[in-house]
Amino acid sequence: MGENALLAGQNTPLEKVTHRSVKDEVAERFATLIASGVLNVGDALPSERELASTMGVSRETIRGALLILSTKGIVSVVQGARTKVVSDDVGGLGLSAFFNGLVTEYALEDVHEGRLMVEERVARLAAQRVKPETLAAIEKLIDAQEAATGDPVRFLIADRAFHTTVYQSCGNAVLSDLATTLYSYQLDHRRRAIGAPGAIAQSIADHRVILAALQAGDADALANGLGVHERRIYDSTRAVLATTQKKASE
Amino acid sequence: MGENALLAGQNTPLEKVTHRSVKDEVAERFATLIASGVLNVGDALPSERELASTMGVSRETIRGALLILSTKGIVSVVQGARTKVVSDDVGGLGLSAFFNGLVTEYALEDVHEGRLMVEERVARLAAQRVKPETLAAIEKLIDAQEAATGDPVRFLIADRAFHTTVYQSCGNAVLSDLATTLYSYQLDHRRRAIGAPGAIAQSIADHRVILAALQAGDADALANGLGVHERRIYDSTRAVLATTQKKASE
DNA sequence: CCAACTGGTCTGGTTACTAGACCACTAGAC
DNA sequence: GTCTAGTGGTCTAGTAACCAGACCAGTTGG
Repeated sequence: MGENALLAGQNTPLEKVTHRSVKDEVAERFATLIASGVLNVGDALPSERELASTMGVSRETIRGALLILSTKGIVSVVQGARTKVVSDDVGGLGLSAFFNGLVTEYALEDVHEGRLMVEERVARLAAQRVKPETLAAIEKLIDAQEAATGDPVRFLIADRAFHTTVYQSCGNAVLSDLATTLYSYQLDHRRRAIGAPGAIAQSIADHRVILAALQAGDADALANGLGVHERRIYDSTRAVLATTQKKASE
Repeated sequence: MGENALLAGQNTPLEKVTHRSVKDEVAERFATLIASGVLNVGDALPSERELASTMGVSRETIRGALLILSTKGIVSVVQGARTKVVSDDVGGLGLSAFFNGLVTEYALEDVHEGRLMVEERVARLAAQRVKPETLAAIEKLIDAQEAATGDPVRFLIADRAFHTTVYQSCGNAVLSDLATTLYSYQLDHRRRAIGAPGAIAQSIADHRVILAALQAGDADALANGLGVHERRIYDSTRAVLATTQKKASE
């Protein structure tokens, strides 16, 4: 009886294995870069030989992954010319699954609500537990953001490092990773959102408020600072989505 | 410059691909069943032919996965006899990674704290949003648990269905999945914990309190009921760990 | 116009997996 | 103790995915 339960149930570990090939995984990674805005429409990818070396796979595998993407109209591959991103509509071939398997399109509101909750808790712990060396690292990361205001890719890299460092300072690995996951989920649309005039400057200002609250060990100020920042992100993301939908309906 | 950032950074999507074979994935799934307590020391696995058919892979692949496990001393494979579980110490070959990749051994306290936080939020929403048909389903799941008090595997299956149904009733997919992830993380040790005299009866009593709070739409009672239940789980899990460590040091 | 770099194609090889057949051992029923 | 059904063990032939390298053809920028 017990064995039948193992074999027959839905979502049991013994259900069919759907294996992903290396080329599928590589294609997924490219799609993730595009969906998250690190790669923009118009950007050229590194060469196939360079990608193969960096990712530790054969050039054939890279070419197979690019074939998947070009077939879906996401990239353009032309002999002799650099491969270019031509669409950021990656459909299901997007961000890797965060929760136990499948990619799920969560409602933006759900992610927003979840992130507010987790970050409030992170704030209350971080204000008590943050270490001096972490404060120094966070300050450097804000400096790096200021140095990158003209370079959206570098800014996003520093932005992510900033958020994960703040999250980790709470001292609870589960909360830190939950917060990071929710932050990453919202990378969707971020590249376009920070393209708005003044967006990067506003983010940096918010980050300095967060740093000041951490330095002061002020849990209420930190929770408020993170909350204000997240609401601003939420609003700017919705603005981007509204613009996208308006253009789509024209 | 932007391209160099893509290629050079740590933890970027373009870092080396470490591909897992089908047999590795199958081995991982078996290990997950053992680690989570669904399979116990002494249990026999289904036959290789049956597993191959159920999982949609070849018998060779199943054999390769079992070879991995037998090499690690987890299962015993003897010609003509059924393959048996001989150890539940699966080491790193355990529960699949929950957050973006690697298996991480979170401190039990961190998981406990995270779960308390998420479940409180779930409770406040679920009390308002739970649907009548969901209440009916939850009651049936408690009935199923009562019918399974003598069968730990069936009890755990119904237990998991109970928790995920309660979590989903909050109406926020992100919170629901976060709670489910944290619940699943604690399946480690659960089989042994419910083996204690009266443990299943106590769980069922707690579940009835939770159902009553949902039926009454009482957010405070629901938050309290989930909190009391989680603390009991935490305490019983720690007791199991203490016993395991005491035996290991003898 | 030319050179460097790019993508495109091809060859020979290895590895992982598949499907099936057949052999040898175990466990339970009688 | 014997027998049978079911089990694991071994082998063969085949396919698919990936790898490394060589060479060809197109693009781009100086």
